Amino acid sequence: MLLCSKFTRAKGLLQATDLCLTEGENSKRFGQITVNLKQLSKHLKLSQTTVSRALNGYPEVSEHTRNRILKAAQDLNYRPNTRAKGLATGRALAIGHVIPVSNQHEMVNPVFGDFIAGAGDSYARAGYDMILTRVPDNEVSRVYHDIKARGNVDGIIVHGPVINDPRISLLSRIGLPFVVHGRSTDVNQPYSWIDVNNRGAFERGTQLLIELGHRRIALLNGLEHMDFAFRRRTGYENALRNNALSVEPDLMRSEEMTEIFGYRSARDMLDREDRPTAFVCSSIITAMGVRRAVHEAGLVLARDVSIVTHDDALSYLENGDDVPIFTALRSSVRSAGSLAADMLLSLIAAPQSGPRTRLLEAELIIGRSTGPAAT
Amino acid sequence: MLLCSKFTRAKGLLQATDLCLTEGENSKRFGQITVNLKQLSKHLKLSQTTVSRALNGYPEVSEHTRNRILKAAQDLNYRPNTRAKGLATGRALAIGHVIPVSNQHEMVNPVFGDFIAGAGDSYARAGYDMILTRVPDNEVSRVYHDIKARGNVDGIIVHGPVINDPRISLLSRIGLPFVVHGRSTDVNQPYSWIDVNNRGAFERGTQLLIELGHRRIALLNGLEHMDFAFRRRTGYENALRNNALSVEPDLMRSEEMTEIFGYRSARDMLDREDRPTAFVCSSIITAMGVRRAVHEAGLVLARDVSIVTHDDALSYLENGDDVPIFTALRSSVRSAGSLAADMLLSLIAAPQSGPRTRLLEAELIIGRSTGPAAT
DNA sequence: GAATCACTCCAAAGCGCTTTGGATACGTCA
DNA sequence: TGACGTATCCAAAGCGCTTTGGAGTGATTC
Repeated sequence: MLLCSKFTRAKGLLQATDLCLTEGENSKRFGQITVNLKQLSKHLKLSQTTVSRALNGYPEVSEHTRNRILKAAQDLNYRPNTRAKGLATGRALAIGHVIPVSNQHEMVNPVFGDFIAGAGDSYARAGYDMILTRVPDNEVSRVYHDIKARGNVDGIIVHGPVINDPRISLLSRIGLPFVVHGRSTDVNQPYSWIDVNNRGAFERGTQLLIELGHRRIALLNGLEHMDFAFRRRTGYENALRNNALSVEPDLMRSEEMTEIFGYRSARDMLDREDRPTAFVCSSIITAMGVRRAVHEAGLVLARDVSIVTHDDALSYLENGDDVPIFTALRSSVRSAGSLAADMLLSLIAAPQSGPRTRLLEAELIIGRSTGPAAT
Repeated sequence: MLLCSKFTRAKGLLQATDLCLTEGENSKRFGQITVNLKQLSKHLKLSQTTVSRALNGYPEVSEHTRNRILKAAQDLNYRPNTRAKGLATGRALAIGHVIPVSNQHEMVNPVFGDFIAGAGDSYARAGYDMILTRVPDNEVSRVYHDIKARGNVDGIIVHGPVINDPRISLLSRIGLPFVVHGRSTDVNQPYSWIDVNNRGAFERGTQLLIELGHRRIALLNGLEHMDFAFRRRTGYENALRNNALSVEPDLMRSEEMTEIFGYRSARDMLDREDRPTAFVCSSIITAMGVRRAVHEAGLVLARDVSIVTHDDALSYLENGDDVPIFTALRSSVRSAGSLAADMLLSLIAAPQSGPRTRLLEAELIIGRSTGPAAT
């Protein structure tokens, strides 16, 4: 143990580096410069209670003492230990993001990055930590139980909901506050979610192409067990039906939304006799693949082939500048992340206030990838 | 408070759902189905000590009792509370990823997603949590102090090192174990890092183009205060100089590696009298932008203009399938994440073992974006 | 002058775990 | 038989914080 006299510099401000830590194995483990509440209160010749109250804004401490305490805390660079605080309060001050990983095709969707960024900014503002866990999708339920029991999180964001997602009833049962990014068709109990109007967006996008005279319109969708993709297909089909056009299975594909998926699908379809004159894509990355195939086939975008795509407004895949490259249904996944986080935080603050929901509308942006169908 | 008789079913296995929680506000807050050590040991009629030791694999408990305890823990779905465990052991069982956010151009680099995924898988295997924090880059040092004091992580991964990065000496001083993803030129104290041989890779890529007869080779680089970008430029320049070619500033650009950056830069450069015949790109996204400009200018890839690009092997931006689209220097950022995490974990396990380093070599892959310079 | 009140402050219990320093029981050996 | 291990187990003291239930001062009121 370190042995040293008490605070030697009686007058003058005690510098953090001067502190002698006589207790706390932890504090010494890495030779860290850290005061805890006990040391702080001893230094102030006050009780831990008073110091704690002053720091947490409770009223029963005089303004004079509070200022003294705040000053000292600042000078000594005091930060309450999260774990201890969590233990005492029963709150973790952290939010969990559990990202299901399919062991079939485990991909890292760039959308997560932006969503997480948006959410992270909200957490930072609220003083919450974000803890991330990637879990094989067949183990998700076990992990939720774990998370609950291990108590290191106050709430959870549910990513990538599928149709009739079992996680929703599981989390309700467990009693862990959560917000779903997306919705889950066929779940009939109430729950909190934030989602883009995927059906509406794709109906609108398809309608636009139809109005431009396109009759053979392909859909390059995400995996359709995912709820968002299911909804998008519904929107696409609705538009076709509303205009008395037939829904043709060989114009519809559903896969992970990679560039290569867009390329291959478009290459194959454009090779056919009755090739489509337009594509509706679920991702700007897929749309890029389509564009590549279009070029390679010696065709010209907007003249020979039109593309409408969903655009998550990812910063590295910005859809052009003043003039958008692709005609797109834009909805920033990043701001969705931020909103989801805020929603969850307020849900945690007022648990009995019941589920909240928020439907965002995608913005239709006309770019240089659409034009009238060649006659 | 809930009042209920002790465990009512004396014989027969107690089901978790039957548990009555007479203590612990936490446990009740969300009506959760959770046993703690105290309840578990009471149920087993053993002391907490024994149960804890049995569960943590200490030798001073008989095999018979251990099995009994393990069985009960399993049945009651016992999970130790992370915060409590952390408080008691002084370890957090979590790793922090602090992602600096420039307030100039705050982008979400898709590379982070893959890196984080790789790291996350390693943490999951080791039973560690990953906690993510996005911080304005001018506040990073404050946040490191905070993190250290609040004690919620055992170590840190440093993202996006710049030249002479102050974070390295700061973290060493604070005494928080860390691994840098990348290196920092001009930092002379030893530290742990994992990096790709960026200089070597770009030298090799540029050399390839030179051997194909290209003389005017443009460099579309990332922001060059970032260490990786600085090294890449060095490699590019080395190759030029080795072949007695001049380094021309107006063929070099340095920005965030977006698609639009690649597009604009290429469009401008291809518009010139003495246009470059080849491009070296720092990102496959930028390379896609270049390709778009090439097409738009009515030129043909590999015949009129060649592209060599760095490829982080992001899953949604796969560089073709059997035949790569771009000739590329490939290095999976995802496996780098996994390796970085492993490195940090072993560093934490054996702190005095000193800094570790690991230099990965990028793989040169010949794709369909390079060809001999037109004569 | 006693009772009341507001204002400050504090001692101590508790959050759920680990770990120290025994205690107990049972064999073993001289 | 007593001394000594050895194998099991336990009570209690932390880890650093919050929070309950007062306690001590003056000032105010009747």
